[in-house]
Amino acid sequence: MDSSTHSPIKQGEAPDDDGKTADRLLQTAASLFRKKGYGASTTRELSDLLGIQKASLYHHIRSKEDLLVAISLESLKRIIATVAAASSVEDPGRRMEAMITAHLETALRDCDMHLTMLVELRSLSPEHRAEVLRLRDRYEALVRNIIAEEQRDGHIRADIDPKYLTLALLNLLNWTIFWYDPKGEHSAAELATMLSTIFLDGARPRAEIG
Amino acid sequence: MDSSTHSPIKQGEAPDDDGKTADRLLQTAASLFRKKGYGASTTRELSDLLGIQKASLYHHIRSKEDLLVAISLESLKRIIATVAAASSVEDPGRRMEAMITAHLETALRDCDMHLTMLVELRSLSPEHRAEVLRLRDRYEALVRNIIAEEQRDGHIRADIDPKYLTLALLNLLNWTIFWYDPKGEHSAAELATMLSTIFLDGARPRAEIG
DNA sequence: GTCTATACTTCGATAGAC
DNA sequence: GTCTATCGAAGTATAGAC
Repeated sequence: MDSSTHSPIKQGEAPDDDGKTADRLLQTAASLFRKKGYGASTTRELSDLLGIQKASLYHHIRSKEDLLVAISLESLKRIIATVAAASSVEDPGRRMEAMITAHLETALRDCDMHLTMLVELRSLSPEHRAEVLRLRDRYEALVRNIIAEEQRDGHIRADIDPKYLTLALLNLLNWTIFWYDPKGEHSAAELATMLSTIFLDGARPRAEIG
Repeated sequence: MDSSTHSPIKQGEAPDDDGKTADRLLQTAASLFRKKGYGASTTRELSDLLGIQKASLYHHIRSKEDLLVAISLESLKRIIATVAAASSVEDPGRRMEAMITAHLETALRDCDMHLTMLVELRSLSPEHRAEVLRLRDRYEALVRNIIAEEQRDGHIRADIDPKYLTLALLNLLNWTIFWYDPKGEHSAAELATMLSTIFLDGARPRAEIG
């Protein structure tokens, strides 16, 4: 980074703020927004959770909406990075499964931020909404391009528009955040394997197919 | 239904209110809640949409949360009724597809109410949340029982826990409300056929299976 | 069943000391 | 970077006339 400030010991990458504090703020806000909804969450509750006064928040952020924008962009950047990395897996037969696992592990690890990004798009101003949507469209295009390639390579059926295969896959993955319990009987990776199987092979017994 | 009230001309089924007005209130509120989120929706906006004064709302409802409860319960009652009806379809090979179509057509017709019910559960008081959850669990059990029956009859693969097949199917169907456009290129029924195919047969080409 | 008027609370954000 | 104190606006809901 081209930060013009010199960092003696800690004090991180952001131009005018400490990285660790900023991250804690984002995580705490995302957890609150997920639990109560953005509109019903107050700056008072957030400052209480952080153990500081309400006014002290405004040293770190300019407005409540700034938090929502930062949460949305950060969660999208993370999932784009991990899924893009997974899509370059060597074994072509396992590309889809690797991608599904990458998506699910990232989305469930950052579940508060990710669900907030998905659900609270409507709470953003038109300008901020457009900015988040741009990144969201980029992620969707990434997934769609992989699916289209897999169709050309014969690993995904070609009789369904890749646009709808992508939407169906994202349906299958996104809603999981609503009910997944990290302390439940399955890890994110196990869940990913199960959902991969259902998406790729379907719910019908093989014997009945064809 | 076993409504004991006889309806002369209008004035519907509710004990202490006009059916048409109540329905319009519910629809308008659901549309507003979907667009802005429950917490960010104000009684002022709602009364403006209805063309009445803010105070006049309280002749029809006791509180803002009452509206959310009524919306959630109503949308669940409707989808339970239509999916239960579809599950008694004659042709056993088409039961799943009939159920998926019934779910999708109902959820997309009542999309404002249905999405509000799904997303704003967190905005309810503990008592009201429990009440909505009871009905939601009943719907999930209905779907799971059908899937389990289809497994016994050999129409659905039995090597995956019906609990997770149900969650996967509801993932696939529920998220559709977020992106479905009624003026788009496909009807709800066409979308249902496509999602049925993906759920039952999977995304892999048949040639590659087995 | 709708109105005007208002009570009471809480909100996001700012000012300025330390 | 955190504090105390406060501003001005907006929130839900109620009172009581018509």
